[in-house]
Amino acid sequence: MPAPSPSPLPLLVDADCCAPLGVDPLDDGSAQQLAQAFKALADPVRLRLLSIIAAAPTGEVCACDLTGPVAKSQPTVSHHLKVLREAGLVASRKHGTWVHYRAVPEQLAALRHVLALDPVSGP
Amino acid sequence: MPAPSPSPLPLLVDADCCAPLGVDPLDDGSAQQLAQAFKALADPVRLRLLSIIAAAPTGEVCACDLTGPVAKSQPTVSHHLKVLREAGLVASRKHGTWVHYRAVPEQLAALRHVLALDPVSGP
DNA sequence: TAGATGTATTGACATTTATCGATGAATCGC
DNA sequence: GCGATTCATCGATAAATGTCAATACATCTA
Repeated sequence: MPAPSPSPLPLLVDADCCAPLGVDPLDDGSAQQLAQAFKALADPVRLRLLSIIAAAPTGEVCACDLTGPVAKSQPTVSHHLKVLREAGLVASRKHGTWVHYRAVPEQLAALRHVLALDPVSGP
Repeated sequence: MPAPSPSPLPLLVDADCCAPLGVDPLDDGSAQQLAQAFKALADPVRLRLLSIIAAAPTGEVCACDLTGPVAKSQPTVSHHLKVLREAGLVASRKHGTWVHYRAVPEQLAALRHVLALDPVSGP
C-alpha cells in the first residue's frame, strides 16, 4: 500500500511540528507543512466557516446550515470544507443524509504554538 | 487620491480585530482582514524568513543575510519581505545601505489570539 | 422501486501568486 | 564625481486557487 493516507496532512501535533517561530528557524519540510495549514486559513470564506463551526454551542454544525451564512454556492462551500478537513482543522461525521462538522482543537493549538515567539507558551 | 494607503493593513491589534474563533463567528470584514494576514503566513519561504528573523538573537536580521538560507533570488526574497511587512508581521529599519528586519510580536500575538477556542486565552 | 434531498465531484474559467531576469534608486568608499 | 554594493520595482510567465453550473453519489421516504 503505497498511499493509503485519506488525510494527506497529519495533525501537526502528531508530526511533532514545530518549535515556536521565535525559537528555531524552520527547516524546509516543516515550513511546507506549516504553510499548507496556514493556507487553509488564508481565505475569508474558510475563516467564516471555521468560526461558525468552532463557535457552535453544540460543537457541531450541519453542512446544510453553512451554505447560507457565507453566501456561496453549495459546491463552493463543500470545496472549502474539504480544504479545512484536509488541513486537519475540522472533522466530519456523517449522520444519515447529513454531514456534521466540528473543529479540531489540537490542530488550532498547534498553530497557535508555532506563532509564539518564546518557548514558554504553555502546552 | 483614492488609495493613498502605504500600509494597506493596520495591525489587527489596532483594528480591535477579532474575538477568538471559538467565541464569535467572524463578520465578512474581519474575515477579509484576517485572511490577508494568514495569507502572508501561507508560504513556506515567508515562514522560513519570518522564523529566521524572529529567532535572531539580536532581534534583527539584515536582508542581505536572508537570501542565502531560503535559496531564492534577491527579487523573490524582497517580494516576500514586502508581503510580510504589509501584513504587519515584520518591520524594517534602514541602516545605510542595509535594511534590517525585525518581527512584530503584537501582530503575531493577535493572530494567536484569534486561533483560540476559548475566551480565556490571555490578553 | 421511484422520487426527493443533502453532499461531493467534475469541468471550465477568471483571478491571484510565486518566481526570476533586467532595471532603477539609494548609499558607501575611494 | 565614480564605481561598487544593497535593496526595491517592473515585466513576463507558469502554476495555484476560488467560483459556479452540471452532474454524480448516497440516503431517506413513500
